[in-house]
Amino acid sequence: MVKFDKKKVKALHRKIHEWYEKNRRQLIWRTTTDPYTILVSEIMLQQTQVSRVQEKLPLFLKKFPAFQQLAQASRADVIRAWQGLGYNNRAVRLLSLVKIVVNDYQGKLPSNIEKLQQLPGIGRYTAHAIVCFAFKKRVPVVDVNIQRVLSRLFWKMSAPFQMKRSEDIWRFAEKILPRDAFRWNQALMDLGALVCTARQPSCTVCPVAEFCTSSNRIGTVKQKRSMVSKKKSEPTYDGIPQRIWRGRLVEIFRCVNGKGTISMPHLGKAIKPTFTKREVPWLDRLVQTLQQDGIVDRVGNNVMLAHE
DNA sequence: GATCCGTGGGG
DNA sequence: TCCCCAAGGAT
Repeated sequence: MVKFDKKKVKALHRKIHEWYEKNRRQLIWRTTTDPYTILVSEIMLQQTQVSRVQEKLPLFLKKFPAFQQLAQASRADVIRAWQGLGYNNRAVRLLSLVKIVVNDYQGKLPSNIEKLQQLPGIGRYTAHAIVCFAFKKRVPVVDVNIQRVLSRLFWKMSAPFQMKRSEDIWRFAEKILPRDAFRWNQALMDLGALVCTARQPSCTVCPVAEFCTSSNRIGTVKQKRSMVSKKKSEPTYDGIPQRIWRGRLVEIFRCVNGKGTISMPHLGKAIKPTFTKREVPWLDRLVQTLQQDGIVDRVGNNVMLAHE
């Protein structure tokens, strides 16, 4: 743990808030504290770029304006509405989460971290984000941006992707949390997204460079992402990662109208033009993984988006 | 702790 | 072209 310099922290609060008022991003989910809207936006934002959520969130909200409407939707509907966002698991979990809220919580999202984190698709980050942004509670929020910003500010970092352990950052974020946690957390995320970026931080325009332990030091050590967390090669078939095959398969169903049922051989051809019946076992396993995730249903030789 | 889960854009 | 990344979570 770095030594806790109270003056430095106070100066940081002032400088960063000042910067935030002038430079903050206009994000639609910042203009509301409606728990449903915040929930949907936070799920969408998991590992997904802000610009994409800005585009897709209004469409989703128009189709499913509140807990009630979403709870009554079928999985297929929600998965279709998830188009372009990736990680379809999230759509499935969001639906089951919302059903729990309607059935067990009288249609009101829990406002405490422990209960939120029990719900499917909500982990530590999202639980804290909801509590802070929807219920205005004074809690820390640590996403990859904030982890990076605080790592650089308080520990000496020389390589772009080098970061302090997440657990240490959570503890530290708690300690330096100012009164207005909402504004502070949003400000730190904006700073991370706009100035203190992963690859090449703009230390020359950073409002807190004078307090930063790593200022103008990032990149001193050559390092690739792959060196930090030795990225393993993912499972592939025919040179293409399995998650891409899965994505293609789901995308086929999004484009299908009517009953939306496709037979296995047709499905094979649809996602792989060179598909032969010799590859049926592979397709079988692929469909099975999607089945296990609750994304598709299978009846005999026919596959469709999950209903319920 | 490592691995899996999509998609689209930037360098 | 290829590699990397993006408001993480579940197993």
